[in-house]
Amino acid sequence: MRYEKGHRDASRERILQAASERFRADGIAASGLARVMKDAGLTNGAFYPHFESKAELVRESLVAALDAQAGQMRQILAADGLEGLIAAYLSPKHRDNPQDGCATSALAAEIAREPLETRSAYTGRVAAFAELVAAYLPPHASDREAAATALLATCIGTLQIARAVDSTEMSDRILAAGQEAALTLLRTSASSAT
Amino acid sequence: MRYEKGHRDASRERILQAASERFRADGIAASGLARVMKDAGLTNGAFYPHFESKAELVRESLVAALDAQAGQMRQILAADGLEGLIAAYLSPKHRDNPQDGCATSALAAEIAREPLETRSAYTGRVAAFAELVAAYLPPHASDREAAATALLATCIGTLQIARAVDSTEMSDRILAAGQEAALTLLRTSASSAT
DNA sequence: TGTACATCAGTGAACGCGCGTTCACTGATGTAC
DNA sequence: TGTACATCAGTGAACGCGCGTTCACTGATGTAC
Repeated sequence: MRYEKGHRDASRERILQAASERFRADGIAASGLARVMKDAGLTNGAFYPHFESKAELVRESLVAALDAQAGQMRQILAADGLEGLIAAYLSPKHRDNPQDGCATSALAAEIAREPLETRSAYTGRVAAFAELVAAYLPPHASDREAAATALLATCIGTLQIARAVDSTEMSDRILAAGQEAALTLLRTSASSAT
Repeated sequence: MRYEKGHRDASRERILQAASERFRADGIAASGLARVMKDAGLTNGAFYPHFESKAELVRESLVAALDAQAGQMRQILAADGLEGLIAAYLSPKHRDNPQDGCATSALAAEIAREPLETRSAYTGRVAAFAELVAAYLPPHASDREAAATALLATCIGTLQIARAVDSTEMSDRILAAGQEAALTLLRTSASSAT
């Protein structure tokens, strides 16, 4: 075909999207490249002209997922504020759809075992998330970035436990408890002036 | 040899211990049985007289890790209270030694993908953790179990992010922020009478 | 007391399979002359 | 205008390897007679 202009980039994007969903759904170690390529509508051999190794795919697809997530966070924050973000993050919909959700809650433990370059890319994005959230904390709060990080951590830990337990009823209660705690942290941060 | 009495049980215990450390260090999917058996001082073939499958090993070793953790939590709580537990959980030592640490922070996402029986065993243990913690929350607090769950979630999420980032300095700040938040949740729970 | 056999935890080689990775090749198009 | 060649995204088979799992066998001991 010689393919139309942009075809190659479109294929690369499809591979990244398929990989980032597959990794979030099944985990990095448990996901094979053949399946990712099939999801992207390509065959095995087309992988290496696009990426140097699985490790590079992991890094690139993680970055793509995190950057997309930052965009979504910005939108939700602008529309519904921090309360809206907390509600969306700790919703049954997010719990039940890890493949489209937060990369940290799906992959944090595996990211910790990735090569330095991947962890470094991750670190920058997490710091950016904290800044995004911090901007919505009251301006007089002390150490807004620390408060923002802890707020994110509460949401992440809550979502993971809610996903791991086998009872929907208990899972829903965990989500509610996490929301309560996140809102408490938000309010407390608001009242703790420097 | 015909081995002395209790030899078989001792081997099983060694396999469980090796597996639970290996899984927490490298993840379940990334850990092979051959390596676990070698760590236990045995060869490949000795695995199946002890366990039916890798899935059973995962479940049994997870249960063993969680039960051991409950014992440690009880000890720390009795000696130093909830503040002591929070400090120990969110310490650099715990962060840097996942193989001996909390199974949830090392494996939560993978547990969510395990068969029902494993998730069910996990669920019961998590509920027990929450009860343990709840008993140390002030008796007049409203919904102590929810508060306890959220407190645990905050610790778990914090530890995971602290492990994933590539900068020790930032990681230390994350741990500190998590401690601050956990203590805030503890204090707030204390002041919110029914 | 001596001997034949049962017991049993463990050995180590092998099975088929899917993994990440490599590579010779395809086939449609654009380019050179 | 016609033709030979370069380009390039992708195909699909194959590579060696480690995976989870199976199995024939070992060898020290206890038991039966």
